[in-house]
Amino acid sequence: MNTTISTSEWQIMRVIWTLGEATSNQIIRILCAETDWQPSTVKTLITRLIKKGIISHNGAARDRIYTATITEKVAMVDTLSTTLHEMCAMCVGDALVNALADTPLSQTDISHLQALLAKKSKTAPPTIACNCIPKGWEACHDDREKK
Amino acid sequence: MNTTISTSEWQIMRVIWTLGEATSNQIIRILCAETDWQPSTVKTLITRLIKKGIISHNGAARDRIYTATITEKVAMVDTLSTTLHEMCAMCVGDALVNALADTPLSQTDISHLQALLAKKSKTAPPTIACNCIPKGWEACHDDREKK
DNA sequence: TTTTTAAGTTTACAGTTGTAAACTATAGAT
DNA sequence: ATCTATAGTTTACAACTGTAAACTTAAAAA
Repeated sequence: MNTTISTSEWQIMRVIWTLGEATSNQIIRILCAETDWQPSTVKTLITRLIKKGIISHNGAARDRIYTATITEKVAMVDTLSTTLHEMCAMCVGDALVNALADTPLSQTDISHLQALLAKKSKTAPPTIACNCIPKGWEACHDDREKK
Repeated sequence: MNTTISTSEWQIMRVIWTLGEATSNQIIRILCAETDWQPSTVKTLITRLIKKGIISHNGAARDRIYTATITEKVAMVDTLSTTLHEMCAMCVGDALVNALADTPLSQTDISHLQALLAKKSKTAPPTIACNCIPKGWEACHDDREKK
């Protein structure tokens, strides 16, 4: 089961997660109002999400009720973690500072993040090594120099 | 100029960013050792990145030197911001706490993040509203109930 | 009962991505 | 001068995405 949610599919999921459960009619009405999609586009995306196993429905032949098979939180944490792990570990902290500067956070969010950081700082290393190229391969720099 | 960097292309970029500049030979040697890619795969990805304008090279016909046209930081912040904005604003904070729990951060990273959070907390609202469905559309819930 | 509406299914089609073989041409080795 | 290795270019091909029209069928309206 491919658990990758594409950008467009993500929109469908947000509606379903927020409403808890939804009919295609609801999803179509909401998303066609917010985006310039046609109803067909939403239908296609719903079908793909079903095929991917990310949503399911009560067996009705019509006016089905769709629900998510994974929680919003799991999907979000998963996506974020994947993105962060795709990047240079040494640079992630700095990038986060810059990305979060522009991200709305509530007082509660901030408190929770502060608590996490306080805890992490107890065991955090002074520096994180770059993990973009394996150690020893710095020798690659010499390749050109020897010419 | 399409500035989207795919997952595979990201690997190429990390090598170039880390070395500052690199020949295809270096990129191929490093990535073929780290992944199970063939040299051709790396060549294709380099070509695509050139076409996208994300890297460029000195005009040499052979043994070109490739460099990035955007900094690693810009690319990272951009990617992170895009990802965060794709998600429910109300849930982002919570997802971050969970994603960061598993992300290595240095003491310095943590200090910088703490400074940012301290600053943000001065003006942060008590809560962030869900922005998954437009206000007023909660009426969608009623659709099914009226049947 | 006939018509209309809309939910779900099929088909479409181009662009992106992952992955790579084959081909071309040239710089360096012999 | 000839050969060889390899850097760069072309071609390939399936899966995934974005976007949507067309078709089918059943429920609701007239």
